[in-house]
Amino acid sequence: MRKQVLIFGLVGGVLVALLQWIEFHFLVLEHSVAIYGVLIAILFAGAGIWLGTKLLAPRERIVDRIVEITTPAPPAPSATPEDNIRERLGITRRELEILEHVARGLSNREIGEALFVSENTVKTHCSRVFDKLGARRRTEAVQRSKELGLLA
Amino acid sequence: MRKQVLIFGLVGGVLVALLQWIEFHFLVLEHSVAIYGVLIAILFAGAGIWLGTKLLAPRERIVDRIVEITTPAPPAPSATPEDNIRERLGITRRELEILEHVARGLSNREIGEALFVSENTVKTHCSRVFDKLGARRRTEAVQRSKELGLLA
DNA sequence: CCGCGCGTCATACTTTCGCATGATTTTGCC
DNA sequence: GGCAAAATCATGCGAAAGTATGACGCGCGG
Repeated sequence: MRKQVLIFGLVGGVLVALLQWIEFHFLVLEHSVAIYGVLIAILFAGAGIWLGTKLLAPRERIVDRIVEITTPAPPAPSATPEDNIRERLGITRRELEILEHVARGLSNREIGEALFVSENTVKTHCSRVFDKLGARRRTEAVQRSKELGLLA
Repeated sequence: MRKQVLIFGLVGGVLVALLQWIEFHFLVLEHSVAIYGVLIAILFAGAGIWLGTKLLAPRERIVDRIVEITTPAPPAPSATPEDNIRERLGITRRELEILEHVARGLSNREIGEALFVSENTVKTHCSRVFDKLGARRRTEAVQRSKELGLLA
């Protein structure tokens, strides 16, 4: 509790010092420099924010996959309830099979052993299906595929 | 906490010293307006970048979100529907919070940025919660926590 | 026959996870 | 004030996961 007060006091002190400094220049240098400084500050603060958001945070990919919102029928569309989702995303049956195992929390090695293929093959399928889902991690892939109704 | 106060005091001192230094040069040198401006510019540009990346970071954007919600189950019964599950497993609130982020497919780094903690901290929480869930992978942890009703 | 999609596999490399360990700090409670 | 749980952070290491690239065989339609 005391610490917050202490910090608060320090912050206050610095703020006051800053204000006094600004005021000093304001009085001595008839406005121009102060205004100049403020303008520059605002300008570059904005530029910095822009830079920060635009350049230093391009980590997002906008994955737009054209999913029609209509959602027509509660009556099931006959034979392929989620198969359509799969095909619409260009995901093969085998890839979906791997994805299901991934969703169960199995490692690539375990999946390979369960399906009698090499771990490398599992990795390949994973990479492909992750790419088609716009995911970069298996957890993300699972989450997205559940959102899309690809997985239960 | 003493440490932070110390650091804060030091930073404050340095700031004041810097300001005085700037002022000194401003008074002594005639054409130091440019220097003044440049310093302010750098200062606020840095602040802006920091703000942009840390506070206003957009982070990961999901564009399509077609989820067919078919009349979800009636709202939770009692007061603490899943809180008991959590406590029974000895999982803390913070750990559950990390787990939720894990389930959303975020990486440890992203989780750390989202919660304003270091990646190492996220790892620690992950390890603990994985252990408490008897899981060895994050996908497994998510799967199990959903089975247990810990996560939706 | 030839191309193409699919499944399989490998090699090499980078990145992320997960684990162990120890430390400091914060917080809630007595 | 002091204790215990919880939260934070770091370091180091091995194991997984993920990326990139190339290759091979197989069935199928043109």
